[in-house]
Amino acid sequence: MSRSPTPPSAEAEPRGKRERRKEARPGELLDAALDLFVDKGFAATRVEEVAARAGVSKGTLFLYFPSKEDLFKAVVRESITGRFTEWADMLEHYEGNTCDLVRECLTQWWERIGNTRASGITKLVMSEANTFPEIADFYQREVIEPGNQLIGRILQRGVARGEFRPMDIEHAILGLVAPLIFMVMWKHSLGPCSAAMAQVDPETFLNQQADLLLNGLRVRPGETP
Amino acid sequence: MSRSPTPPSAEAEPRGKRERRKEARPGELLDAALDLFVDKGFAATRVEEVAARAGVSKGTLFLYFPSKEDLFKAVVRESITGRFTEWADMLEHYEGNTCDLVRECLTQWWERIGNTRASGITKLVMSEANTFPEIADFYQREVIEPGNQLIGRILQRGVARGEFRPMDIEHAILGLVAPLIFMVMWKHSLGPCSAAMAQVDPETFLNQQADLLLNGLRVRPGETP
Amino acid sequence: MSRSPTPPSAEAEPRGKRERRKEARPGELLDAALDLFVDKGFAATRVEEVAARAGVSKGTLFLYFPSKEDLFKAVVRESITGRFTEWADMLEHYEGNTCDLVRECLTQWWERIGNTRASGITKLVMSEANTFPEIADFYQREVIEPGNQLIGRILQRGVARGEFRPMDIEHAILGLVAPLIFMVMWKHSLGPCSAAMAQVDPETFLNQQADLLLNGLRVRPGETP
Amino acid sequence: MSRSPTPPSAEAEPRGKRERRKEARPGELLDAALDLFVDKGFAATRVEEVAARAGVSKGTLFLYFPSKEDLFKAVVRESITGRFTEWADMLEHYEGNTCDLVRECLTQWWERIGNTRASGITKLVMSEANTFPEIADFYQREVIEPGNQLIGRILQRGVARGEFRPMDIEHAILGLVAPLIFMVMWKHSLGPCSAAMAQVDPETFLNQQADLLLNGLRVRPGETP
DNA sequence: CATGAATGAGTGTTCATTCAT
DNA sequence: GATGAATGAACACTCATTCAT
Repeated sequence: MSRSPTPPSAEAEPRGKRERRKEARPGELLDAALDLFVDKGFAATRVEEVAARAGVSKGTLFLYFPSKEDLFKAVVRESITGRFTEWADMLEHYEGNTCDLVRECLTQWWERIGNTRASGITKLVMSEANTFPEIADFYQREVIEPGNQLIGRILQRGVARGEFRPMDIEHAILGLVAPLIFMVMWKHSLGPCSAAMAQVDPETFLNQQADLLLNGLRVRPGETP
Repeated sequence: MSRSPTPPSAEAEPRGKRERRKEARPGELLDAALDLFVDKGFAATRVEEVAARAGVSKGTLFLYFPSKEDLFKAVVRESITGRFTEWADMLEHYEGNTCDLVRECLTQWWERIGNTRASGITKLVMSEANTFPEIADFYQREVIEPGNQLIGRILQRGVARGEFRPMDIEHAILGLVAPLIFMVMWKHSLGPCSAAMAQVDPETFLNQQADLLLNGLRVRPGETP
Repeated sequence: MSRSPTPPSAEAEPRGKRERRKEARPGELLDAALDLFVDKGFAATRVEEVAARAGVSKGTLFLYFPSKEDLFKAVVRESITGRFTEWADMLEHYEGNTCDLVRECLTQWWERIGNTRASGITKLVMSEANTFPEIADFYQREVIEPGNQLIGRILQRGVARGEFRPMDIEHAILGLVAPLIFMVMWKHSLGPCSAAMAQVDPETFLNQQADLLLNGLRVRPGETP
Repeated sequence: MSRSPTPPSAEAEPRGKRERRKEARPGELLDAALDLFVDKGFAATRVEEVAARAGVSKGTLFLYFPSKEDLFKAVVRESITGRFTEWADMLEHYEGNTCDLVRECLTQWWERIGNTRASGITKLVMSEANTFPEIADFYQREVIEPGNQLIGRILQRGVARGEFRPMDIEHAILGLVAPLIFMVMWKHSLGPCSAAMAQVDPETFLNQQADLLLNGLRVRPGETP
């Protein structure tokens, strides 16, 4: 996720400013943009600051991204959308039982999104969705819907294989997603202020939530499916 | 918690505006500001619109609040009235079993906060906590901590009475709170964009979550406490 | 046309900058805008310069005119459109023969538009119509069409009264308008460069053109109408 | 006058682009620039679009023309080829009566200039003369003055041959030129916006104007010259 | 107290021009 | 020579804040 090999303010090589690096620019800009969007939100992030952090001028940013909103969309695509095909693959080829698959998904999401800078995007979108309907729609279309469909298919797999009881899929999806979203919102808002909650370990929490959830979904031993 | 006694620009009373307004102005401004901040976020809310909605001029707003930020802080502070004593009383005198108490609490919170305009404060604080650390600290101190302690005491009551298994209290509190917070954030952000999720009923969802949770907390029949 | 009583840079009274003159502002701004639009064209005129010339800040301009285009439209309305009712009245109540009416119209137009700063607007619109279709449409709608209808009605009056021969109205309108427009374009473009043409007197020229035109329109003596 | 020998981006010749282009580049750029300047005006024409239309990169344009202004000036200069010798010849050897000669001239101008892309130069110069006084001077010197002299000689031929009445030459020249210039400006500006005027046919209009004009110039039958 | 006209420091975005390759 | 990535000075428009009345 972090583009560590090319740090934004790499002053290592004292080449002239007019350095041409078409290949590297978009990535550096996305990197800088992710940091700033997460830190300050969409509205409060100034494109000039994004450019400065990527070591280029404001004009250069608009060479690669036609608008601030497009920059944001690109950040989302790079950080989140890109992972869906990978996850869809995993689902398709998974051999084991569905409980393990659900756990695997939660773990993966936490490792690749929830526990990385990308989680800030989720927080940002929920915070500013009302102000930027276009962004909300985009996120809904490119992230929420595909994500929910993926989860929906997993749950149906469980039902089809006789592992889960029949259920209302929409509610179950939200139940699965709620602890993840909550954790991310918490981490990016009040979490850091809470001394009492400092000892809460996200992964332990999410595992417990998974236990509760799967316990509710699973066909009980001795229950006729 | 919500400023319900003073509805926004309530022209209901046919008395001349002058008398009542003298003292009511700041309240009406806070009321209008709450609505707009919740709806559009801090940056996108224009002070002029707040003033207009409160029925005063832009200049008057700055008479009561030295800056937009101060207005924002006042909105949050003013909305936190500490209704906890009431709830603490309920806990103290509750006679029934703890499962029912937990259910009662969840229901009450949803009815009195989650499903009213007051939920906007929750949304607002979580959305802007990053930008206003003082607000986050303040909210943490005045709302989150007392609230969590209340919940903690309820859970411990369950354990003490042999109804709940021993548990890690902090994690359990979060588990209880997560669906509520999630639902509020969802309602105020992406929920309205989602056609697929439109059919989800918050109360059904929260009941299901309560079932799952209590199922996990409860001492199982035949289990030695 | 010129707002001479209130010169734009009236430093006469050394009142503070924050002077409030809601009544006077729009007029001063329109005045400044007319000068600059005429001088530099629409695109090359900067709103900030208009504001500066009117002695106010950029923000103040946008207090009165929501956009540069609206400012321009207001200038046109003030300079040109406003005169149509007056002219329509004159037509309605004119008693004499139509030849004289046509002459009167040409003279009036020249005195009130062609020979004033307002003529620069005509030049500007023709110069930039392609670049700003919205402006072209607006001008077409608010100036050209009503103007042409006015002329058309005059010509038809002549025909109806047996003074003019039957004619194709559209072509005749253009024939009447052509020398006016040409003169204005000339005056605002190449005219000032021409030593040889310096001696040409617009009014003489327009009178001659009127002679030619009316000679063509008029029922010849001895001709059966 | 028009750059007709070098049609824009004429890929007709199947030779490799390299050889021909070496020398053709500036011409192709001027060609593209003419089209765009005419269509959109100076300010709204982007050099990048000019370069793209000429099939070269933005940098290349600045290799041939040091600035956008220089490009503009070059466009105008390049378009003035002084076709006047041809017309002067025609005048010298014309045998028929001067009325026909005048008609011939008007027709020729319309066919060769007014109704071709070359009319764009006229439009361009008149539109931007204010912004580029040098261009105006240059055009005045190279085009207007020789042109007017030519017309003047024709009119004097008429007078000398007893066909036209004595007249003020300068005014008569303008009278001859006015409908042509008007038509060109109209065509390039508001004409396309006018539904009502769509049915006006330029050639019919110009013929009518020629009738009017010659009617005024001609010695009336029975009039003593 | 209350007003609302006036301000001016931003904002995103554009585009002529430069220059390393 | 030719390229096109990079620049940075504009520019239209916004909005929190001020202050004369």
